[in-house]
Amino acid sequence: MPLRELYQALFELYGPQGWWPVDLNYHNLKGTDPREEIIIGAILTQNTSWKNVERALDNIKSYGELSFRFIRESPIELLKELIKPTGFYNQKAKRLKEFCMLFKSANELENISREELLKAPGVGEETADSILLYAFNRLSFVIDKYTFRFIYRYMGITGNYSELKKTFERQLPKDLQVYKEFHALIDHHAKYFCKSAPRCEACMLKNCLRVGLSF
DNA sequence: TACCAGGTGGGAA
DNA sequence: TTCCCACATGGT
Repeated sequence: MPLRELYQALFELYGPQGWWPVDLNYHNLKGTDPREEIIIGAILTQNTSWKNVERALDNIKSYGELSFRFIRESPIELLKELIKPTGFYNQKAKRLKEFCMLFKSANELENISREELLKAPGVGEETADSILLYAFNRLSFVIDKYTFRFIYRYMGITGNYSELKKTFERQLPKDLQVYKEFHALIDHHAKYFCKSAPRCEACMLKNCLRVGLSF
């Protein structure tokens, strides 16, 4: 089944996922930039469940302010304590702080190239694409662990990050909402059904499977 | 108890 | 270039 049809099937099944969740009321009240929350969240969510990221974001909000400025001006030991629920807190605190020293605000990232973003501390391919797509509305498809599994099982396609990224970007319409929703839908589907130990018996899309489940 | 989660970066081969 | 491993908390 072509990617576009898989997207339609997932969308009809689960509806819009509304990524990336940001509390606009909070930012209006504080006068902070919601894009900075997305970027901070993108770094904190690395190899961590979103629930734990929400805990860390709440800790930051309660103690100070969800902004680059707060991260930059806070002592590293305090940052470690606030983001502890996300795991890997030593390296995440260090990289987050370095990132916010390098870029004083989200405004400085508005026109950054993907290549430049990849040079920033704590930013690999997935984080860079998440930032570009969800914070800056740039057409850059995000590939993650779930996507590798999903596209192999449903389309028999394997490859490295950039190969899969090209596949999605070639086959999908150049539509921001499709990019944002498709990535979120794949994650949702993979989290509940297309797990590493798959739950095919309960999966509504099992008839779309193309290959085995050895991924 | 063991595995997995909205990965990255450094070092060895 | 590619592969392997450390990084760490919290849920199932």
